[in-house]
Amino acid sequence: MNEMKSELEIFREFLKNKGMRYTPERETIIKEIFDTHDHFDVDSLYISMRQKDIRVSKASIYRLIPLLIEANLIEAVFFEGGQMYYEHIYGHEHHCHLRCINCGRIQEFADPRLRDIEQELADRFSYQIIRHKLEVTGLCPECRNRQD
Amino acid sequence: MNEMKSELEIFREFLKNKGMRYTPERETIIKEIFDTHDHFDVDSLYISMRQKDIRVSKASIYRLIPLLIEANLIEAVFFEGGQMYYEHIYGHEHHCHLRCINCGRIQEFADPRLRDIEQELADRFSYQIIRHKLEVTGLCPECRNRQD
DNA sequence: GTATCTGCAAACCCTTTGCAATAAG
DNA sequence: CTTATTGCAAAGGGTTTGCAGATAC
Repeated sequence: MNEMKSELEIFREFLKNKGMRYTPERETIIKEIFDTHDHFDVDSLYISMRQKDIRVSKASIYRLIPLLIEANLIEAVFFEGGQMYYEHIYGHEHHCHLRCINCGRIQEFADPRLRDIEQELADRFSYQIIRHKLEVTGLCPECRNRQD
Repeated sequence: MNEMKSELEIFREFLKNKGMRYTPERETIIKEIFDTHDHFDVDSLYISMRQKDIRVSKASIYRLIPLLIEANLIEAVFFEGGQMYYEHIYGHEHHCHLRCINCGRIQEFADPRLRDIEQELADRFSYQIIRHKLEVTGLCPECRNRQD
């Protein structure tokens, strides 16, 4: 029991509900995103697909991203150096990011207190909370020792 | 006692230490930023200055922002609709943002548990923490009732 | 006096979009 | 068959930059 649908199945249903089409291009992009265990930006995703001889246009990637976000399969995690970075979230526990401001290294972490904070904000300000994003920046052990 | 330096004094010293110059343009931009009690983006700051007949080029604003961030006078708070929003932080308690995804309304809040979380992350991962940014998104009371 | 700063306009770069050909359902 | 999607290339739009004149110090 507790069979979990794959991201492809989820997305296929999502598209069907919107009267949209499931195409090979969309499928290969999603596969590539979910095969990557890292955060990604459009350009590096595009390059990594080209290196594997998977031909899709950047426009198709750009057009797909808002759909994947709406379907709750990916999330924008941070904006850095003029571009947005995303990560796939389907099938993963929600987590936050501790990022080294010097080398870019990212440490993921989760903290149960954030749920409490969300709940209290909902009560206090009568908001319906959708999500939270906690980004902590600092210097990782290596960069700290190099005192950059 | 406990005389607090003004943002202008702080910045003047910051520039001096870097062998840079304190100009009337820089001064008027900082004044405008600190007179505004809201978050701002470059374009609206520029427009609001022009309306008061203060003439500075956008380029000067863009060139000033990284300096103000380095001097810890302002901070980038979120990226939305293709542009970055900032707020002045000097002289204010650190706080986080609860943002309505529908109308853009922002509720500020602070939570002491975030300091604890920072401290624990520092211990656990040996990072030297610089700052945190918690962004909570949801629907404000009004937008929630309109069920957008 | 000298090196920094300013304004302007052009360049940049990520992202979006119009269009004609293609393909999903 | 009909309507959505694709790739391409051009347009958009925020941000950066080269340059010549102005100006802090």
